[in-house]
Amino acid sequence: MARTGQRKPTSFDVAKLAGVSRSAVSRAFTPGANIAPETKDRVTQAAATLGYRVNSLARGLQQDHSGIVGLVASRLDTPLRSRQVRYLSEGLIREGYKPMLITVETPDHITELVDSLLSYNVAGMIFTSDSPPRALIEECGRMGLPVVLVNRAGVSNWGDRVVADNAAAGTLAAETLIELGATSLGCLVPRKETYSVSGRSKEFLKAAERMGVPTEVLHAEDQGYDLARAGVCATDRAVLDRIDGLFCATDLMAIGALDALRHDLGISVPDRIQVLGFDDIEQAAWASYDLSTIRQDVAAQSSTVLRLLVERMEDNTLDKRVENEPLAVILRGTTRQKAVNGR
Amino acid sequence: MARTGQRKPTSFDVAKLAGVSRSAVSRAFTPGANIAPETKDRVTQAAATLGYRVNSLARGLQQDHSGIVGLVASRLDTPLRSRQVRYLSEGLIREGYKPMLITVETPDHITELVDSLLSYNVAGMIFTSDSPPRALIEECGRMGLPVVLVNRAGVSNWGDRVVADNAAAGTLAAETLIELGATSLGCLVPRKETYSVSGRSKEFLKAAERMGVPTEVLHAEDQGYDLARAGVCATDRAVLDRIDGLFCATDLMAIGALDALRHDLGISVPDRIQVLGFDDIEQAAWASYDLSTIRQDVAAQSSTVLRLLVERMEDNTLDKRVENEPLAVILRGTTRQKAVNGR
DNA sequence: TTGAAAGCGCTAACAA
DNA sequence: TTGTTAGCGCTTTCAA
Repeated sequence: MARTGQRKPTSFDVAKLAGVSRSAVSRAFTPGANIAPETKDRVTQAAATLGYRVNSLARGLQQDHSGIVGLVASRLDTPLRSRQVRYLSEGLIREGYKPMLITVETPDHITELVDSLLSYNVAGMIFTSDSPPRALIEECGRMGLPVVLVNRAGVSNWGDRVVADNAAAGTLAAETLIELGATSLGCLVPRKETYSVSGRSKEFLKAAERMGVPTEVLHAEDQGYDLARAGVCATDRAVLDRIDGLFCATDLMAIGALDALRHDLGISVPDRIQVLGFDDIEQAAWASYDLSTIRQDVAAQSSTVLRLLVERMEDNTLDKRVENEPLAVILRGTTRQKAVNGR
Repeated sequence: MARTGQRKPTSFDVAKLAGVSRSAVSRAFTPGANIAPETKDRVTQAAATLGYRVNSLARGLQQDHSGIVGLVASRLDTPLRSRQVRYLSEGLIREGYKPMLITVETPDHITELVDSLLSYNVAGMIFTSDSPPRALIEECGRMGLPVVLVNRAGVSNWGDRVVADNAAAGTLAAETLIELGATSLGCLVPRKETYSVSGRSKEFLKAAERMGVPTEVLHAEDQGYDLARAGVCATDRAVLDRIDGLFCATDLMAIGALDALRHDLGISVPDRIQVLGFDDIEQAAWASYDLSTIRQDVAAQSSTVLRLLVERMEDNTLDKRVENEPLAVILRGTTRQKAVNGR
């Protein structure tokens, strides 16, 4: 720890102090390079005394990537998404990459943003955003850039994907509610469409119809607690009277619906209407909600994302892959006990 | 889909196509550079047809920074923090910087991580982490690297700070509860110390004593819903019986306490015990909690952080600054109505 | 196993 | 206003 406020030491300085060439310094900091252990020691020593560290910019300029991974996410302040980003970020770092975070709410500037990401020679990209424009993914494809999409449609021909299968999810939700005794199902659908949320909702409705159960659609302006709550409050009372099971494609919406039902409308859950959410966010387990839901295992999902990305960064000739993450039904207090002997 | 990217066009290619020098290309992409509009047009044209974009790595190597800002955060999956990171990230991007996100739970590797951040020639750093080691900040100081700390102690001599004043917060909390009729105050304190949470708690206790109101300390293992709830449940019943006001230095803890009180212990809030939180996270406003709290304005706070950072990135000779963010009392349903005429 | 030399793609100082 | 010329700090052939 010497030098205060000086010019940062370069490999040249280290080489000089260690009495070797700059190539030797480079090798000392390149895992698996051909270098004599004792030379490496000398270099490491010198580097330590000088406080030297490899300049990632220069290295990235020379090699074909900078070790940065673009992480594109929307609705970051949402419980599920923040957990996803946390796991993804931690995992990336653990693997020796550095996440560059791009948060976007509107697709307006996203092209420009991703563009600027590309200018950093990123090693790969992860899209958790609600709607990465297809053209963008294809540009990544054109550049041969590894991409993993999380819960996104396979809009493009490029990019590995990790998804919670919408059809499976919708069907599972319908089955669960029906099995628990619901005979008329509602589904709270946000007006702003989104791959996973809209997808699950539609599949839920299809599944219910397939099983011969009448359905109603309730609308919210968008996902999110407030709008879900407002949506349920604004729903025709006749519709509410008709249903005895409600599926919300997001726990956040389910919680909003729950508060609307119980606090605003005085409708008893689960006695009068059973409610089922999706995701299993932390809040679902909070005592005041105790929400039955279908769990999306974010930790497992993130591991898969990382595996796919790392594999492809190491070998870009792999075929395009799609991984389905398993779903688990978590029954809590917003649904009734299952009848002991089927019905 | 095995495609290896084509070689990316460089400023050289653009220069050739536009019939100018590489410097001209550089100037065309440097805001405010000295270049004839028509030359700039030609370059822009050529760049567009070639799909050229400036290589930020090369640019960052040449200039003194890469346009990357390190964003160090812990507990990212927590409502307050995720909102902070969202605003910070969006703001940074709006200002033309790119956030590199480092998430850390334990201070173990943080030095190494920040180190690797520095190797990207970051333009500045924002620490929202619970405990950035002092040595780290000082290293940033040694390098003259702009740093802003959010809600962190002024451990070091370097780094601008944005804080919600602990003393003011604690005092405000005590005053509020007392004014609302509480006569014996409890404070739920996490065993793991943290600058803001522990600080606020201590100041709250001090303030209460100063005002001649008896106090009790309740313990939780750590912040977070579950442990707060468990902590309250494990509290000696006599202690609970003695207090009629409870301050929790975090809404998340307050919500955990609330669920413990109401659901686990059957204690009525606010009739028997009034509860006051801190932060005003989204969940505090949810109907099932309707938590009275002291608001920390995350949006305003983030703007301040960005302002400080940008100012310093532009002029690093500024004196060290500390900005206090205003606090607002938000009275909801976990406290009683204020008596109409004094007490 | 090592060093010399040639770039990676860009910007900045200097001349024209 | 433009082009020329040096690097920025690193890795990587290629010889030795």
